[in-house]
Amino acid sequence: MGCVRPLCVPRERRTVGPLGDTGRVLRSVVLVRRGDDVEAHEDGTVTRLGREDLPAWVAAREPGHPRWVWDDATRWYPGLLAAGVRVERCTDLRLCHGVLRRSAHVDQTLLAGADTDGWDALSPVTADEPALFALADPADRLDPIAELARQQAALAASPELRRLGLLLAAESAGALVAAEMQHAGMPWRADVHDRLLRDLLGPRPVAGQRPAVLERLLPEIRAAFGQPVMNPDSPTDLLASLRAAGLEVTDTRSWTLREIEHPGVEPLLRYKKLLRLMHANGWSWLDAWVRDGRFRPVFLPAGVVTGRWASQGGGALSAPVQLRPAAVADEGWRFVVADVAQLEPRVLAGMSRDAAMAEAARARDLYQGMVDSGAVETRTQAKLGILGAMYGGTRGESGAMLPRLTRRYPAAVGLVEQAARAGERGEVVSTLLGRGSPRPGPWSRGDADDPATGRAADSRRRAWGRFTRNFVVQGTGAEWASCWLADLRNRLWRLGDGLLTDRPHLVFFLHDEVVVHSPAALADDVAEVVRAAAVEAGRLLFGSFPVDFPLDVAVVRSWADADAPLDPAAEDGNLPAEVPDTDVRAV
DNA sequence: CGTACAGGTCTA
DNA sequence: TATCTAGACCTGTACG
Repeated sequence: MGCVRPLCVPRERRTVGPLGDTGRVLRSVVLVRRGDDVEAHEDGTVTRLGREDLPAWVAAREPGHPRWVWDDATRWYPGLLAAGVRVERCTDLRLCHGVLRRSAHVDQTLLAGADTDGWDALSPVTADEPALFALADPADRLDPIAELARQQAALAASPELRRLGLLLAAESAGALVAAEMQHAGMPWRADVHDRLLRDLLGPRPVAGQRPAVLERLLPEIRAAFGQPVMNPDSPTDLLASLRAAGLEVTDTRSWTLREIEHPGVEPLLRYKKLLRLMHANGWSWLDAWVRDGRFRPVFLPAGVVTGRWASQGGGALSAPVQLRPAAVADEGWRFVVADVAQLEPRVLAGMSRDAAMAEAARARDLYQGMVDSGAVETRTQAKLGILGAMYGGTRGESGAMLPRLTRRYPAAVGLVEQAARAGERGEVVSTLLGRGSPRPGPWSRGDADDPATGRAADSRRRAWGRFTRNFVVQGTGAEWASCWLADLRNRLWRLGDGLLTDRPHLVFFLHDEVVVHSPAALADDVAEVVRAAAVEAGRLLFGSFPVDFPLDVAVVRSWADADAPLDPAAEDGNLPAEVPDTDVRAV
């Protein structure tokens, strides 16, 4: 991909975007494993070196701004980072292969090779210990040089070269960000986390025992339902006990129980909530996922079909708001927490070039913007209507809003409707930058009901239409976020000096939210570049089309404070009052 | 006894 | 009769 220059900026400006400095000719260096050695292929010359010499060799080359081409960043970059080497840019053949293979804008015959199946099947490496090389790695049977040539040929022949090239560049940058976030880790105070748990649950129980607070709630619940041996830990037992108590329930979900007027419901819900907290993010979570004051989930760019990131380990994508107080910046450092309000409706406005919706998006609150322009009466109507349009909701209030939204925002609604119809016909739909949706199963084309589920063919087609409807918006939203991240990564690097973790650096990313760990003195600069990167992402995706992506940015000591920024005068007011001297987690 | 799945709850 | 998207991951339970 060394020849690709997706940014359409004049060369003399030497603007730095997701691809790094575009003002110079890009050189690619392809890294290939050969047993214990590494071959570096560069302009026809081959350098062979021992694996232990690689970090120093890469570091020495880095000032020339090469593009490092490798089979898969998770197999190379953690080792480099561990050796203190950060690279500016790469081509991640695994991720690029995934995009190109599914893109409707690519001639698939150009990607066909002897090891295409191997590239299709290549999985990221997610071991905790970032070894530079694994034994018996299936990646070793793949030829990165041949694959690079195929990908370059496929890209060059694509009618959507610019957009696809941008997507590949952003995807590769994402691979770097993911490895760097795992390397740096999210600062996490086990002592604060433990105190939160003890406040809510009581002291850490020995294995197999209930925490004290749950133990106290239990008789209260049993008495209220008149079921002296009921066990709310077991869904089966709980359902049976509730029915024995005369309640006509068919499941034990919280929102089901909340509808019931019964004195036992309140303590039961409290019990379930606390039990869930202990299971999902309790003491064993701390033991498993927090080491040396850092929470290090594995981030997997494009781990979701829409292009969103997935994660492994520690449930990073569902880090409960309740525990965010435990994420505390290091002494003398701050978190800069930024998120985009209503990313997906804004993306929809941009990709459909719907002028009226873009006008509403000029407001900080897009839904309020819709109200102010007279499209709908209330903010709730706006939100329900938009969500219904993007998710395919037809019932209730969201469905009822659709005709009005269609009249007011014909391009935006038309785009998602078209995506839904295409999906119902079994066609592939594409995001703005050219990520293709997966093909539906073969059953979707026939009229037969699914023998496995008994679901009617018609119902399955509509379900697939809802998926493709959402795919184009969620997927393009992920592309915006990838460009934001990639550009932000470059800007953060230039703010500081030294190692990655000496400078402001990304520590968390969740669809439309980033957390940057920054020296306190640079936090305001970080806030500025976070906004600048968002502007750049909008420009990269939508050019001069006027759609805004306003950010909420907060400079805080704890992640939990992001929603209520600190008064600078009371700088340390939100920190825990005191930190225990002893580690009470010892069992 | 180990694996697979269902149920539930957290995230955007 | 009822279907509004994408995930992670815990437990208990059924099954081979």
